[in-house]
Amino acid sequence: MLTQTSDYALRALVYLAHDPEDGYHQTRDLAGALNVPANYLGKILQLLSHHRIVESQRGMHGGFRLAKLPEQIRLYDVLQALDSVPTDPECPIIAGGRQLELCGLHRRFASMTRTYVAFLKDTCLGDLLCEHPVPASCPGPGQLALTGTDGEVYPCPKQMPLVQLAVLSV
Amino acid sequence: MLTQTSDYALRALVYLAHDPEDGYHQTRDLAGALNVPANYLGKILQLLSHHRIVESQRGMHGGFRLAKLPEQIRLYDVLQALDSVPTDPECPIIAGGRQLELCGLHRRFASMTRTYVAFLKDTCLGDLLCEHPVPASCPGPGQLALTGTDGEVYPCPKQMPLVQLAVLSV
DNA sequence: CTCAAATAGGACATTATTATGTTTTTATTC
DNA sequence: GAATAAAAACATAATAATGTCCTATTTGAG
Repeated sequence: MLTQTSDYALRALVYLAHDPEDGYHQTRDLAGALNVPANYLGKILQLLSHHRIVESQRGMHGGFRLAKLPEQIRLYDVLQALDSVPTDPECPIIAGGRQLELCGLHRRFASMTRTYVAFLKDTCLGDLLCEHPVPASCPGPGQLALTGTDGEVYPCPKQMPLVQLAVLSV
Repeated sequence: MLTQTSDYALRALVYLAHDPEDGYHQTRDLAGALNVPANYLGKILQLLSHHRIVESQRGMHGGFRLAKLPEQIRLYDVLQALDSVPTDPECPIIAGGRQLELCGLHRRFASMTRTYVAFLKDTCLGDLLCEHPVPASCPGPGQLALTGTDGEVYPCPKQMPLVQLAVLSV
């Protein structure tokens, strides 16, 4: 579903979104915590900064942080920056010499694609904040489970519904 | 959503499924009608024949045809043969040193992936047969709109529901 | 019956894209 | 000015998407 690159990007952004201090996080630390190749992640973050999704700071104590609030960054914006939003499929099966509408096969996939894109537009980083894995040594409800490399724990604001595919008549 | 290869394969299979005679269709004709590079399509059909989805016949008047009834070929089987069924994502965000469950991000995508796979398992080629583009010069209801290179028209059996993504609470 | 034409099978080569690694430069802080 | 970290340019590897060419079958014509 997600390309490798998009997955890496979202992992990093979710991680950054969990920092209430909104401080700078270095590529090396992110890569270590998220299990992503460091130099590739650097390139991805660079791209995201060109798209004003994150912002960067060079030099000592530099790194990356979100350029906006987690509630203002849609999954759609992220995948868009990475050229990873699926396009509506075109159906190449021609009838009578001209293309009139999508065939049954492509209608189905087009329908899925559109609703997938709608999901990407409806969901922001902020919607993902409270659903991280909860270790045994986890703080109680209302607390987030993500622990950084140095053991800090971030609070968790709210609970959001999940998305699911469903088969519907049309 | 679909990889190029999978899309090519499904186009060809849908096309083959429309032939009530169940005769052999040559790669060149399929490629022409479906707008797919001929030699690549040949390789894909070869692969599908190894997986007993189509069967082939060499020599003059040879070609490919479905190895089973359209109702017996699931989209899942096709994508499986092409190594194109998505796998459940693994969430690499570790809490407390061990992975306990998927984070909110990956829970969402895992949910979508699972239901997408369910759709692939539920849908057969036969379910797609009656929804082809209908040209102005099309036969009435109950008739299929797909016209071959030599202008033949195939009958259409029934109408099936489409699939759509929906956002549900979990 | 034989041979030529047609057509898939299979091996290999090529190109494009994605995913990565390396190195040098530039900005920042101490 | 020395250490640190991103920026940028480049190189590499892996995979997906094709193209080419030769081989093996099958059919039909003579």
